[in-house]
Amino acid sequence: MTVADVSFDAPLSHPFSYRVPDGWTLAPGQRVVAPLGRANRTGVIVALHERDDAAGLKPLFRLADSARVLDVDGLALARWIAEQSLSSLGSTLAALLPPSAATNHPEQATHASSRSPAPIHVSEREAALKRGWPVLEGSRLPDTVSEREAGLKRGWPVLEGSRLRSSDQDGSRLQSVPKPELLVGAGRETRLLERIGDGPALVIVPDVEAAARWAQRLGRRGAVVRLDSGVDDAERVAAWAALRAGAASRAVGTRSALLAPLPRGATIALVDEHEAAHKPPGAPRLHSREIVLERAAREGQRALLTAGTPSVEMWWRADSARAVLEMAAPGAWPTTQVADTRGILRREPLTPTLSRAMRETLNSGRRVLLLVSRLASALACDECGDILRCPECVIALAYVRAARTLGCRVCGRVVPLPETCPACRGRRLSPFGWGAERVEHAVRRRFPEARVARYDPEATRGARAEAQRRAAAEAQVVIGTRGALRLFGPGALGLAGFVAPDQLLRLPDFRAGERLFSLIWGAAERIARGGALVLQSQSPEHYVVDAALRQDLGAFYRHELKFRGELGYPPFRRLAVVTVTAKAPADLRRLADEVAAALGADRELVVYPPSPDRRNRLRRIVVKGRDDLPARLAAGLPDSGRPPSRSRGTIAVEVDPVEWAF
DNA sequence: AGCACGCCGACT
DNA sequence: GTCGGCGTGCTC
Repeated sequence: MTVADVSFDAPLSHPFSYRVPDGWTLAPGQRVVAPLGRANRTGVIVALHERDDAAGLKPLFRLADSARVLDVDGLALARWIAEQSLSSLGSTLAALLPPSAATNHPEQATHASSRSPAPIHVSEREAALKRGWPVLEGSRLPDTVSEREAGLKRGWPVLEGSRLRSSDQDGSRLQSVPKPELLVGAGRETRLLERIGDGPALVIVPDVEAAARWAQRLGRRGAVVRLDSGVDDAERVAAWAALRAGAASRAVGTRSALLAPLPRGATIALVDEHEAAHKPPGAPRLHSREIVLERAAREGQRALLTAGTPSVEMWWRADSARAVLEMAAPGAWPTTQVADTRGILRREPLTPTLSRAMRETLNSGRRVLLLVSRLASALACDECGDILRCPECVIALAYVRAARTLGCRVCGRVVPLPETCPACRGRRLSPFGWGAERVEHAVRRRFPEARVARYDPEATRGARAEAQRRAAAEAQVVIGTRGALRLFGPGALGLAGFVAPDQLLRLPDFRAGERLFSLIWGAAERIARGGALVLQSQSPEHYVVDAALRQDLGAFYRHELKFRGELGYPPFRRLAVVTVTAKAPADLRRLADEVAAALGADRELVVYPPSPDRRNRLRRIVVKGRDDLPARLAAGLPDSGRPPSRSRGTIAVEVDPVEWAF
């Protein structure tokens, strides 16, 4: 008797076994609907085997797709992703597969669920046909478990599974692996398009807007399908199926498309590999860059990555000859100026330098973007600009206002607020910089004629965000955070002004410098020929500012890599953040100490003491390790990452965190 | 993750 | 005396 092991979208580390009804032909990677608990749920077959004692198992209910969605290579890659990120295979797969009829519309098992609204009984097949979802040919889809069993008894046609494609079995392994190539500098997107030409390719982009744009550009050289959520479910499903069947060979998508079937010899491209959107919260808890590189290596595909300012990780790969850097000659760069704000800028966010540049830009009919940041959670000296840092970890100390303490997010050390600046003995240590509201007020006062708009997409949602976006699109002066750069294409700006970029450097995050560098560079690339970039800073000699203004990528990475290496940060070490929660403070303390002790028993790991967050509801344990960090965490955490019983609390692991300033 | 089962507070 | 809170444990 054949038994299928099925993984579901749940934080369960083990698959569930089901009896495969006679006559079904299945393969690993096939999605099925099977009874789990009270309901029928969609899962992926991760293994098939013959077993004699399968009589007690429940049977599979039906197939979820007309053909299997993944081949064995795709499944193996998903396994690798799950292992690397310490998450379940089921949730990883769910995040990386196209929608299916059953996942979007959970069906009833034997009775209507008491919670769901009045069920109108339509046959699944009809519903599926209406929506253009795949249906099985030559078979009637049973509506319920009992009906299905009755159907089998009556000898209704048996579901016909997908046949194995010959390419799955030909066993040919990867040929020579091309090193990944990193395209940097002016014209990188055009270069990528040229490299792809009319050949087979999968282009992974950070967001839906980029997907639309890239589908259009790639479409000029050959048919392209879209796998992202910017098109409706039916189109995504059809696109995936077409790739699987070989009817399509060029696709664009966001990270949900990373496992899309591809023909041999395809190129996998990752656009803007440095973008944080390539690692949003939730499964698959791994950066798209890592997945692209791993897949290309496994399948012998060419990997191409683009970036204005590559991630330090990727630059390091190129530096150590594990990737090829293809950098264009420097393009146009704006006139740059630094306004030193040490000791000034107490009640006026705009220096004379920035005001003058704004006036000139507005007079010439061009647009101004003023970059601000949300409130910083660190302290700096108003006199000398020095930032209070952890003596050991060197990242900015996080300022906890209520407790009047400073804490390190890495090692957990807590220090009382100093009276004076340790560097210059100055008495003004200030946690606040210039928020968008105050800057807007100042701009309106000084430029009453100008159309001014604020844009901070991170802080606004829904209809309000849309209104804000429209206003910003019209405005002559836009005051915005990092996300506001998206409003402007290359050369769309006359002036970019950084009101208080030091605030970004104060963030208690070892990536703070990398992020500011990327932001300055991104702004500079959007400034028209003859335009200007003005930076107000208390630390004008900072290597981030200096390298960006001189348009010197290499200088920044040299300095940054040195700093990362000396202090044992990525890419030289891997990091993980283990978050422990519990209701009772005593449980929290005990569980956090237990976890830290268990991990600390591994001499290869550096485990920092658990540090409380500001509400004392959770504790974070930062762990440093080498390439094998995920395996060592899995071995050291109770029950392989599965949360222990809730009475004691929960444990969550984030490997290779990107956004961890909070 | 769902979902049910199971013991303690304010109410028709 | 019940309705219902969410703590606890299971799902092939």
